This record gives sequence, structure tokens and C-alpha cells, in this order.
Amino acid sequence: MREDTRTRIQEVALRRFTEQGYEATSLREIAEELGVTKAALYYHFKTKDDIVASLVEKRLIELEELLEWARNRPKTPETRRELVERYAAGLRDDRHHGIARFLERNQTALRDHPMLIKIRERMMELVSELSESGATPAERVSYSLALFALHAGKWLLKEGELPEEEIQKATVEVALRLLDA
Amino acid sequence: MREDTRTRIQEVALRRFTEQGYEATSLREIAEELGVTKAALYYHFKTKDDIVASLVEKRLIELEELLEWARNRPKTPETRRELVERYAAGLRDDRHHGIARFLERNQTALRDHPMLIKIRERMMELVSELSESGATPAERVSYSLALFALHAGKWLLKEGELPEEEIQKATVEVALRLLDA
DNA sequence: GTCTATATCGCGATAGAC
DNA sequence: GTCTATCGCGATATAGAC
Repeated sequence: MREDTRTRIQEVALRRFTEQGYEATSLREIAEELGVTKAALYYHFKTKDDIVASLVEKRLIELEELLEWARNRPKTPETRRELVERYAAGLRDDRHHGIARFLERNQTALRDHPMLIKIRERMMELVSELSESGATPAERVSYSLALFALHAGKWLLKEGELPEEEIQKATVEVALRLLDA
Repeated sequence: MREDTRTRIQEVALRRFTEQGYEATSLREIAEELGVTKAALYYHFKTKDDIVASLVEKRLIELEELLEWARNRPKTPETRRELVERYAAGLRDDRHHGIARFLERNQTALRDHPMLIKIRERMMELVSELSESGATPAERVSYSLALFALHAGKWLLKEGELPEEEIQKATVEVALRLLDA
């Protein structure tokens, strides 16, 4: 017994938005792949943007939970290290890493999307949690790059054909070193 | 006496492609701002993609020159340090940093554009020049991040309202430290 | 509640007149 | 060198079939 149409729309949309980009993916393509008409999509989602909102809401909640966790902790090197490790673990999670890839690739196309604006804000707040109030510009850049490194490993090393686990070890190692700036 | 239409199209297109994104910018908008019709743009450029090609060709040449310089040098720590500093200087150049910002923001939308594919290839070759052949995955990630840091400073620190020069000092400092991974 | 048919309007692109 | 007119396709809205 197969899934409901709404879920199948989300799956096809996520894959195509990630691979081809949000604007380059038409609703006609998605509808055709599912064997329905464009209008059917509009029954399940108000607009194309609304499909995006449904995809990323869980990621936003995850970021907000991580942020709350960090705020209830002292700003120590140990907290920073654990924050980086929790962030990396979140990206490894099957429920999130597809969404994360989609987000990485559609920052510009979706720059005015309310959900994406919130996600960007939370990311910047996470970086603030990594920085002490008197952090130098170089330290702040390093801390931002630490989180970025966790995202970037897959395509920075894509030539090498390394196993997923090796890539993760390498990016976490670099991220942790960036915390000691 | 004012510039020719072709140059004015390039200026308006670069600004709008950077601020709103390539796909979100219509040729009608560009034509209206210039006081001409869409069809007039098609006299100066074969397609919308062709405007992009005209914008980025100088950046491609700059990358290729930098690559050639690096290849005629021994792969020493000193070469790597100088490569990073030359790359940073290139980004500071008024002729290039507007183009660089445009490229950063339109990677996904223009992922199949022939000129953009070449630029990505050159960037990956530059990273290879930074890596010795036996470099570990963590080292390769660090070297890639070093170049990325030079691009990312502006938006990573945008909240702090630091002077441009301070941001550049900070990013170069972080990039150079990443070379010692 | 689930979907189709149909229509509107803006898009990139082209052809041909001035 | 720039215009008008037109094309096919995109997102989106609505009316109504089942």
C-alpha cells in the first residue's frame, strides 16, 4: 500500500529542487513524474513556496532545539566542542541531511522565503553562541567556518571517492580545530 | 558622453543578478531600467546566459593566470601562503569582487552554464595546487576552506559593521592559519 | 476530500518592420 | 540599433467532476 500523494509530492520536489535547483524545477515536471496534473499539486499545497515550507519546518525546529540547548549552558570551550558535535550529528541524520543539501543549494533562489530567513537567523545565533562577547573578527570567522565545514565536506572531497564516514571524520576534525582559533 | 548600451546592460544585469538572483531577474526589468525593450537586449546578447558569459570571462582568465603562476612554482608552504595572498588580492580588486559576489550567489541557478563549470574546475585545481599529493582528507578540507574564507568574510561578519579592511585582515589571517593544518 | 479542465499573466526568445 | 508582434511554457487561480 503506497504513501499518500502529499508525501510523494514532497519526495519528488525535494529531490528535484536539490539536483536541479528550485527555480529550474517546474510544477509540471513534478506532476508528470507522479502521474497527476499541476492542479492536483495545488490541492495539497497553496503555492510552490508552500512545498518548500513543508520541507524545511523540521529542520528549523531542530536548529531551535539546538540553540536552546546551547543557551542553557555556560559558554565554555567544552560547550562549543559539544555544540559542533551535535550539529554534525544532526547533519548525519537521514531525516535532515537531504534537507540540508537542499538548503545549501537554494540560498539565493529562496532568499526572501520566510522559513529560510528564520533558518539563516538561527544559524547566525548559533555562531553567536560559539563566540564569546569579546571575540575578535578572526575568531568569529573561524567559528562560522567550523559550522560551514560540516556542510561542505561532501562536495569539497567529491573527487576522492572517500567513504562517507571518512569525510565526516575529516570535517569534524577541521571544525574542532577551528574552535581553537 | 555616456557609455554604450552594451556596457549599461552588463552593469544593470550584474547588480540585479547579484541582489535578486539570476532566475528572479527578468529581462523586462533590465530593459525597463534602461528605457529600452526586451528585444533590444537581444541585439546585444544572444541569450540571457550570454550576458552571464560576458560578465564572468575576465574572472575566468584571472583564475587561469593564477593557476599557471602556481604551477610554475614548487609546492612549498611559502608558495601556498603567497597563493592565498594573491587570491585575496584578486578578490579585493574592484574589477573582480562584484563578479565574485555574483558567482557566489548563483552557483545553483547557473550550475550547467559552460563558463561557470570552467570556473568551478579552475577553483578545484587551485585547491589541488594547495595540497601535496599525499594530503589527508582533513588537510584538503582545510585548504578548500582557506579559499572559501576569503569569499565569506563579508557576509559572515555583516552584523558587526566592521570596516572592509578589518574584515579582509581577519579572513586572510584565518585562511593562512588553515594552511598549517 | 481528491483531482481535472481551463484560463490568466509574465517569462525567454524569435521574426521582421523601421 | 531598436521596435512591435508573436510563440511556447512557466506559476497560479478557479470552477466543478467524482
